This record gives sequence, structure tokens and C-alpha cells, in this order.
Amino acid sequence: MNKQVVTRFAPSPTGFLHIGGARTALFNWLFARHHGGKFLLRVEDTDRARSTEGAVAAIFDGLEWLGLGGDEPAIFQFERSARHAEVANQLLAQGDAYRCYATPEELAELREQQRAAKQPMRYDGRWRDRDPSDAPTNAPYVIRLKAPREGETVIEDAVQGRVVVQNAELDDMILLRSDGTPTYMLAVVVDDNDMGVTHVIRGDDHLNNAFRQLGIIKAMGWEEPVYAHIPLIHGSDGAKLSKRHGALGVDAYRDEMGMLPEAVLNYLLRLGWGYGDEEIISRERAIELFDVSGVGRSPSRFDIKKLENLNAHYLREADDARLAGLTAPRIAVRLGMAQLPPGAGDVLALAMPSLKPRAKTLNEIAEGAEFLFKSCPLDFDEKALALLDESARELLGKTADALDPVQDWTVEAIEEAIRRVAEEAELGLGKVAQPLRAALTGRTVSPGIFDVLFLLGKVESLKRLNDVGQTSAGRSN
RNA sequence: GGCCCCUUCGUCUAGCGGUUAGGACGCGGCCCUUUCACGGCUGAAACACGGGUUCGAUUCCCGUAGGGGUCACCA
Repeated sequence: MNKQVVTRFAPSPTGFLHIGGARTALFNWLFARHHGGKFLLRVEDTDRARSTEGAVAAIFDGLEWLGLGGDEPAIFQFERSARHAEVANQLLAQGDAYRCYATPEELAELREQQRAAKQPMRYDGRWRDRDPSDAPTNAPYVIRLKAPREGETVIEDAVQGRVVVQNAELDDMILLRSDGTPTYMLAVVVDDNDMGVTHVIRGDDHLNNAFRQLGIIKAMGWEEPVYAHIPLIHGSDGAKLSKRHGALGVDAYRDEMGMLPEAVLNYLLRLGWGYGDEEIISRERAIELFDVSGVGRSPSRFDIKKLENLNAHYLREADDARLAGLTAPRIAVRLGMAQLPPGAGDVLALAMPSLKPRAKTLNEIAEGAEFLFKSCPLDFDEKALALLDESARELLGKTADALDPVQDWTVEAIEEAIRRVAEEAELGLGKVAQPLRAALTGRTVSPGIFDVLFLLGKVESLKRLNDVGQTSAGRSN
């Protein structure tokens, strides 16, 4: 019979939700949805020294932004430590584990010797078969798994295929630390089992761990989950993505870079997974198509250009009011204002159709929208200034005269007036539009000039034209 | 170093014995055009290497090289 599929994402709260973790969460979420199963969250906070509440909040925040919440309240691993200890003691009682009194110093020395002798570095099992009466009294001890030393362990990984490791390669790992707290190895296995996790989808860096974890599962007689170890994401230079090497929290993609969650999701989905030629894949479509069988076996590099391209696509598709809301605070910051004036949101939404096709990020939309909310006198950049020479100012005067009588301020009416100015001056439209653009926006790049005029409104447009006319050519301040 | 994994354009990938090796990003050119974008068309660009297996290998097998991961009382 088929059990319900249960997947989980189990981050350790020692920092933000980075891009690799986000992809792991996405794959788990998608897999569960695709199979009509459950997606659970578990915070691996057994390392009390490194876990912080801030990190927990940051991770949840990131998941929520991406729409990858769990189907049940998140489980905090540390709260289950009594259960972990219970399992360790059961293993001890049934002879599948033993007490080890080796001190950390002693073990460090052992590793040092092994390294010097170029031997594999692993615990030598010095307390494995010792008589319990040898045990020092009142000395701290850890509980280790008594792993099989002969034979081999096989994993049929859903992504990596059949992987075999000789049991002689695996040493007796620690289950319970000397202070009685569980190690990660024990906790994951116990929690996955208790949570009913059927498919463990996680980073490739856990593949080696899977063999050790299987040892506990077998000793307890539990059912083995299906493993799917997905390849890691590397930086653009091929090196491992780490915190000091390009790995940013998803919040950075949202706040600093101005990405949309649907773009990040689509990008992450296509990193390591593909379905024919499909590039633009919605969440719904992804649920329909996703399966671990489509996940590649080789690591991939993070390419910000491709993410930007996807973001540009989703920007163009996004609702204008939503983008206005997302962009307004960014514009205010750029302009050094606490917030934009009342009504700015409406103007922004109205301008969005001509703003968004020109931008790859929310930041670029904000940059392009700045001119709407500036006031005279404008700050002109160099190229704009160069455009506003004597003859251009003269032309601008004529343009203002042509615009002044326009009654209904529509894009059509504006266009008609401007084209007439060009005709009468026997100039191409571009010769009229560029100085006009410079005078109106202070830049040489902007949305279509008729849209600019329309969005600014008649009063503000004439005011800016007038303002330029009053300043002398070649002004430098 | 031991063990494990990986290898198609610069990047993400399609391919699952016979293809002019496809798509996307990026890059070049052209078109559109009031600037910049969008859009359309188009060009350059890849099977790491060496052996097998086979009538035939990008595809299957074995090596080599390169890359990555992992070897804690971290997760």
C-alpha cells in the first residue's frame, strides 16, 4: 500500500536562509505537493551554542516570502531531546550501542596520529568491546553506536543512483554527548522516523551521513526513507557557496536586489532540474511537473544574470498596483524622503506599464520612477545638460507654447502637439524629444516622451520646461 | 590523504546507441524606434581525455585528468 508522502525541510538556525537552503525547501515542498503529501518544517537547534532566535525568525521569514511554509507547525528539535536520549538508551540496552569514556583530548591525539601516519581518520573503537568493569567511576562518557564492521551498506538514492560504502569505512559515531544531549546524527533519524518522513530530500553534502544514519535506522528496526541527495549550488567561480563567498540570505535578494519571489523560485527550480525546453514555469506548473527523477546529478553554478532575466520577466507580468506598493519605499529612500507624498501610489501604478519593461529589478524601477517625484529645479546629469544648449532651449520654448493650449491632457493630444512642433521646425521627432526628455526628467533615458508628459501632468510639465528656459545655458551648479 | 559524488556551448540545461547535438541566459549583428528597454529575426559558442563494447557512441563499461563533498562530544 502507498503511504502518504511526507517531506521536510530541516534548517539549523545559525544564520539566514541562504539560496541553497531555499532550493532544498522548494524541492521538498514541490515533491510533497506533486504527490499530494505533506511538507513539514523542523528547526535543528540541538547545537545550543550556535542557534539563535534571530536566525529562526530570519529563516521563517524567508520561507514565508517564498511561500514555502510547512503544513504543520514547525518542530523544534531541542524540545525533543528526551525522546532522543530514550532511543539512545534503548540502543544501549539492546547492545547496539556502548559507553565510550575517551576524552576529547585523547581523541584529538588519535586523529593527529592518524593524520601523521596518513591513515584514515576515524574513531578506533577503543571502548567498543571493553568490559564495563573497566569503566572509570564518575567519569563522563558518550554513547556510541556499535556499527557493523563487515559487509557494506547500500543506498538506492533517487538522484544519485546506487551508492555503496564498505562498513569498514564507517566508525562508531556518537549518539549522545557526555552532557546527555543528542547529536545531529541521532536526532535527525529519530525525528524523521517519528514525523513519518518518507522522502529525505537534502543537499549532497549529507550523502555520506546517510550511511551512518542508516545504521541507527537498522538497529532500531525502523523503515528506511527514500533518499534524494541533490547536488550543491556553487558560486559563479565554481567554488563552494559559503557565507563569505557569495552566499546571501534570500532577504538580500528581496531587499537589496529587488527580486520578486516568483522569479527566485523559478530560477531555483531550474537550477539542477529541468523539463524539456520549459524555462518559465509557474508554481502550479511546477507542482504538476516536478519529481526527483528530473533532478540532475552534477553541481551547478549560481548565475545572477539569469535570475535577473527571470525577474525582468515576472516584473512585466506583475500587477501594477502591487509593484507600485513594492517600489514606493525604494523611491522615497533614493530621494531622501520619509515617504512619498499622498497619491503617489496612484501615479506610480499609472506609470508602471511604461516603467517596468525597462527594469530588471525593483531597484531599477525605482530609479526610473524618480523623475516623477522630483521638484524643480531638477538635478541634470551630464548628458542631459549637454543636450540643453542654446538652440535646444529655443526649441523647448516653442514646445511649451505648443503644449500650453492643449485642453484634454491625453497621450494622444500630447503626441499630436509634439509632432507638430517637429514638423514646423523641420526636425525629426528625436531632435525634439531628446531635449524635451532632458528638460523634463534630467536624464537622457526615460519612458516614452509622451508618457512622461502625460504622467507629469500639464502643470508640472510646463513648470519644468519653464524652469529650464530661465536658466542660462552651460550652467554648472 | 581515505571514502563518496560529478563532467554536453562561458552559465543553466534537453538528449536516455543512429540528431545538421535542441532551448534559455549572456555576447555579436539586423529590424522596430522619440531615448532606454520590450519584442522579432539572426550569428558565434559544447559532448574533458584515453581505451574498450558495438555495424555505429554524446549516450553503455573501465581508466586518466579536472571539479566537488565528507571524514567533530557542528549541523
